[in-house]
Amino acid sequence: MATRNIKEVAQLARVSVGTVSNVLNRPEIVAPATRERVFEAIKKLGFVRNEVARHLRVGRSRTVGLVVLDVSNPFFVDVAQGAESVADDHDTMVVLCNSAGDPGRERRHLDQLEQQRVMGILITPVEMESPWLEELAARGTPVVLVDSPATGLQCSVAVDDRLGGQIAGAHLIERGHRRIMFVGGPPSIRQVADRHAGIGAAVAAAAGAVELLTSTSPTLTVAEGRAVGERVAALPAGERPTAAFCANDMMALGFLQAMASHGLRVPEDMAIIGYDDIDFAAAAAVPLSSVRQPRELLGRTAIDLLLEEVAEPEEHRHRQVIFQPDLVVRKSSAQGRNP
Amino acid sequence: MATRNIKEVAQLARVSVGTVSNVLNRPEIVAPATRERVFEAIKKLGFVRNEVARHLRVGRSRTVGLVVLDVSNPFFVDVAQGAESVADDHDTMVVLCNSAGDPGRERRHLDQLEQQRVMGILITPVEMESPWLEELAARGTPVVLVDSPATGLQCSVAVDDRLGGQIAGAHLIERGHRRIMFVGGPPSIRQVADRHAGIGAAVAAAAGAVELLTSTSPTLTVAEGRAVGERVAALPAGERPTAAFCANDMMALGFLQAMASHGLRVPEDMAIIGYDDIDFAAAAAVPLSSVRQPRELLGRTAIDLLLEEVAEPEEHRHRQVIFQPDLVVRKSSAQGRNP
DNA sequence: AGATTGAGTTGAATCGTCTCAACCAACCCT
DNA sequence: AGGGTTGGTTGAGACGATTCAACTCAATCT
Repeated sequence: MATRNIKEVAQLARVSVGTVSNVLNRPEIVAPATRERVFEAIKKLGFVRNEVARHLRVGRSRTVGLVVLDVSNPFFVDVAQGAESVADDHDTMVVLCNSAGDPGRERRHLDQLEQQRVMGILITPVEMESPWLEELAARGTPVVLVDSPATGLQCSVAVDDRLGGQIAGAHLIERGHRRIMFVGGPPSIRQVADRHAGIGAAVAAAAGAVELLTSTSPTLTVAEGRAVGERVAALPAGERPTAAFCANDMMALGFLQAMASHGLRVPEDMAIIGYDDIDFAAAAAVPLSSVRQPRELLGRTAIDLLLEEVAEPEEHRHRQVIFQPDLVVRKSSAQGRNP
Repeated sequence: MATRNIKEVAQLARVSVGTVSNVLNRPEIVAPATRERVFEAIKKLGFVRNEVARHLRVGRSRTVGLVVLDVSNPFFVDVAQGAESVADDHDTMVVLCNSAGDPGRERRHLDQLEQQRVMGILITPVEMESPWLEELAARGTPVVLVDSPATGLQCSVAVDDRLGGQIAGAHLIERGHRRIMFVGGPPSIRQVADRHAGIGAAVAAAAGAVELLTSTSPTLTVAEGRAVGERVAALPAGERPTAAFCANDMMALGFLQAMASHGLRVPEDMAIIGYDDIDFAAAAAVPLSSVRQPRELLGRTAIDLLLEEVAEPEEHRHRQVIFQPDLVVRKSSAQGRNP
C-alpha cells in the first residue's frame, strides 16, 4: 500500500507540513505560488488525505449512522434516501445499518458506530424501552429517534400511527364492512401496537356493530402476510372477515397474493388496506389502498434535528415532530360491502 | 462530551495504559485480578474504545464500502444483505452507498471511502470504463466489481446477462411470439446492453421469423416502465408487440400496471418477462415471469474475494466469477401465443 | 534609521490507541 | 548462591493530520 502522507507532500513541495495542511483547509491564506507547488506535489504523489487521522485530531466526524428495522422494506429505504439528500448538502456521509428487528444486531451496530465516534445516530429502535440508547446519548453521541415515540430525552420524528389505524378502520366501516381483521406483527413493535389501537378505536366508535379480529405474526414480511392470508382464505365464507387491514404493505402484498391463489376476489370478497404506501403498492395485483406516510420527509427531518443538535449543543432543546398520515384509496378497497 | 480515554481507565485501575490496551486486545495474557480491576474501571467510567485512534495506529479498518447503482431496487438490497451476512462473521462493517446512477455521486462516495481508509470497496460502477477506479486500486484500496465485467485489474463477480436475455428470448419465441419488445434503459449501462444483446441473439437464431422492437429509457424505474407501457398500449393492436422483455423487474412492474390500466390482458394480449426476480415480482398484479439472479450469492462472493485479497495481498490473483441466471416462469408469460 | 505592521511560513505539541523492548519479581534448578 | 525461566507489567515511541504561538522578511510609517 503506497499511501502518501502529508510529510512526503511537504518534502516534495519544499514547504512545511503546516503549510500543506493550510493548503488543504484554508487555501486562501497561503501564497498562490506556494499553493500551486503543493497542489502539484499532491497530484504527483497521488496523495489522499487520511480522514481517520484528521478526525482523531479534530474530534468530530462527518458521518452519521442510520439504523433501520428492515432494509428490505422499501419504506426504510425511502427514509434513508430522505436523510441522505440532506446529509449530502452538508457533506456528511450516512452509513446505513440494518438491525433486521434483532436487538442483538442493533446493539452491535450501535457499539460499532459509537466506537467510530460518529457525529450522531438516527435510529428506528427495535424495542420501545432502551436504556442502552439513553446511556449512549448520555455518553455524548446525539441520537434522534425515527418513526418512534418521544422519550423526552432525545429528539424524535414520527407519524401518528394511531391516527393511521383509525383512518383505515373508519374507511372500511364506512364502506360497510362489519367483520374486519387486523393482520399484524409482534405487538412489541410500537408501530404495530399503535396501528392496532387505532383501528380498535374506530371499531369501538361503531358501538358494537363491527367485529375486529386480530392476527399476530413474528415478522412483517411478504411471506408472513401470505401465510396469514392462506389461513384466512381457508375459513368458511361465513367466518371469514370481509376486510383486512395489514400492518404494512409487504404483509398486505403477501395477503393479497394468497387471496388470488385461492380464487377470492379483491375487493369483492375481501377488501385490503396496507400501510406505508410504498411504490410497489400501486403496482400490486390489485392496486393497494394504503395509509401513506411522508417517508422522505421523515428522514430529512430526522437529520435536520440531528444537525441542529450538533451545531448548537448548548441551546438545543429536544423536540418531537409528529406528522399526519393519510389514506390513499385504490382498487383493493374501492368497492363497498353493501353498495 | 464526556468521552473517557484509555489513560483515565489506567489511572482508575492503577495500572499502565499498556495493560489496559492488553485487557482490550489480548485479555488472556493479563492476570485475572488485574483484568477484573480494569474491567471495573471501564464500566464505572463508561469507557468506549476510540476506534478512530485504534485504526490510525493499526492502519487497517474493519469497514468495507459497498457502492450500488440504486438502493431503491430491491435487487441491490439483496446483494447488500448477502455481503453483510459474510461481513458479520468477520466482524466487519459494510457501509452502503448509493450512486443512484450518477457518476458524480459515485465519485464523491469513492473519495469519501478512500479518505476513510476503508479496508476495501465493492462497487457496481455506473460506467463501464473507469480510470478513476483503477487509480484507486493502484493507490492501495482493494476493489471488487459487483455485477460488472472483468477488467483483469480487479476481481469481479457477475451474472451472465447475455445468457439471461437469450433465455428470456428463447422462451418467448418458443411460446409463439413473433413481435417482441425489449423495454430497456440507457444502453450505456452494461447490464442493459448485455440483456439486449442476449435477446437479440435469440431473435437472430429464429432466422428472421421474429421481429424485435427496442425502447430505451433514461432510468430503470417503475414509473419509466409504466410510461413505456402507456405508449405501447396506445398502439393499434396490429402494430403492438405481443410480448415484452423488460430490463429489470421494476420496469416490468410498471409496464404491467400500464397494461392493466388500459384493459389489456396479461399474458393473453401481452406477455411480460422481467429481470432479477425480486420478491415483489411474484406478488405482482399478474405474477411475473423473471430471469433470476443469485442476488445474495453475488454479494457473498464479492466480499469473499475482497477478504481473500486483504488477507493475502501477495499471493492473491484477481479472479472473475460468473454465475448463470435462470428463468422463473409465472403467469405473465405462462400462456402461448398460439396454443 | 528605527519602529510597526502584516502576510506567509514554520515546527512542536496534540489527539487516543497500539506495540514492543525492557524490566521486575518470583520461582526453579543445579 | 547464581543463572535461567516464566508470567506480568511498564512506558516511550509511533500513526497522520491539525493548530497555534513564534518567527521571518518586506514594505510602510514616523
